Amino acid sequence: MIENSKILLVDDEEDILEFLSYNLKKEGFRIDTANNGISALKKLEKSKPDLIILDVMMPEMDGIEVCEKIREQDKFDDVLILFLTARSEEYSELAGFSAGADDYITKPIKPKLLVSRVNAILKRKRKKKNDGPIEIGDIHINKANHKLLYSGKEIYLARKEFNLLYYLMTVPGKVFTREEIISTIWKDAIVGDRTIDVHIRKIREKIGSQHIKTIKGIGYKFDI
Amino acid sequence: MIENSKILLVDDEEDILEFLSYNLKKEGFRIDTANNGISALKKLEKSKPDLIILDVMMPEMDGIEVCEKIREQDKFDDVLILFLTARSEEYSELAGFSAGADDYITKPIKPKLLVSRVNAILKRKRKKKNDGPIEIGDIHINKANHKLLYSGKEIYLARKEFNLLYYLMTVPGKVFTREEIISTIWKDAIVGDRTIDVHIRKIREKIGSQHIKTIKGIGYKFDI
DNA sequence: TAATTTTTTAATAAAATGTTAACTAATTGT
DNA sequence: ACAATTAGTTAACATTTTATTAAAAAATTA
Repeated sequence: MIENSKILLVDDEEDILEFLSYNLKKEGFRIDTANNGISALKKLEKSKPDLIILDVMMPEMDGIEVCEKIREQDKFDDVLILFLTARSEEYSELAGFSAGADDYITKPIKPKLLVSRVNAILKRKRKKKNDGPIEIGDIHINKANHKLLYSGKEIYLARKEFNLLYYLMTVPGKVFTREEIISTIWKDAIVGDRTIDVHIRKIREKIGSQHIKTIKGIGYKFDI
Repeated sequence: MIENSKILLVDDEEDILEFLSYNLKKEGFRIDTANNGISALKKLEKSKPDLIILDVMMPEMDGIEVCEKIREQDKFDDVLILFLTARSEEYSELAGFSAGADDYITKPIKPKLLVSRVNAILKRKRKKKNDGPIEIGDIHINKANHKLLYSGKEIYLARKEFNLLYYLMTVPGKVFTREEIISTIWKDAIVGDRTIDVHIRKIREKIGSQHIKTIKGIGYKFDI
């Protein structure tokens, strides 16, 4: 989830882009870059990042302005924006937040701090839209109304089946260990390992087995 | 390691502190207690617990507040926080998580469940530390999704093979002795030397033999 | 409460993974 | 070069892990 997040870095200085890129890639984030506001706004459409790290001080269009332009558009409502400001800079925290930023970091950037800040902000976001509907390939799952659509057809899943599938789909591709599964789906009961298998089987019975993969010795994952 | 973990229990009810204490001590954990938020925050400094079990419902400063105060301080970044909530309570799971909790348990507390949960959470923490994706040359290996990409193609490795390759890749160029390999990949089993060879062979079969070099008499290394 | 559905377990089958043994090949030291 | 040591290979076998059933238990609904 957090590990898979996509981040768009925007800075006019190549060095900084590289520095950020290196440190965030190392943590497993997917990185995109732009070296000015215009290009950032363009890339935004396609790249759909979870978070934009935006240098305030840039020639032509500064970070504040870029931020404002992004916030004007409703479709980018839930992209996070994090400002990069020089400590010396005549930057008022207020200006950034009122432009719609979610957080800011002052230079010089310390890698550890950067990473923990980015993690924190992404975590916050994820919690917010925790229970939202998920749509992957031809599978739409929606907790709000307990509905599963599989290539347009509605399929009924019992509660545990539903929760399990939903859980796996929260982070497509990630292998959930049996332990993880048990401690979130079977929060207040101790059940045997075979129980998971049976539920997986029932889910596969209903949506086929192409999506839910077994990683022997580890757990299961939902793959596209 | 897990057995030696230190846990700070925070609850205003003496009975509950004792109950928790008893059950966790029995499992070999080192226990500290506090009966309100203030005292907990104070003890935190010295005691440096691995995990804090925090009752949400407490007079004066409730669990959520304590949690927030802890999370404000960077130095406590990696202490785990587990909430104790009454099922009946008007507690939103979300509130806890957004305050920075790592997990929660609902009352009434079942001893077995408590212990298995505590173990799980501590285990998770330890594992997380060094599990990041590694990218060397045209080989990407990622534990989170148990994926190995070899020049863009996905290749499946069985668990031991995967772990072995991942281990070698953690320090490219370093020669891992057979002893080192055995003591980390075969933690709780005694296996013969040929076993390593066979696994190495299987890995080479899948990603070629240019990367994994044999250092005769010593061990193996992963080279770019 | 009975009927129905869901969840869990137990037993067993099937599959995948891991290990070993026996042999061969390669390397090293003398 | 030759013996000694170490690693590589293969296939058989053991072990571990998951899949599949059916049936029991628990929860839900009528």
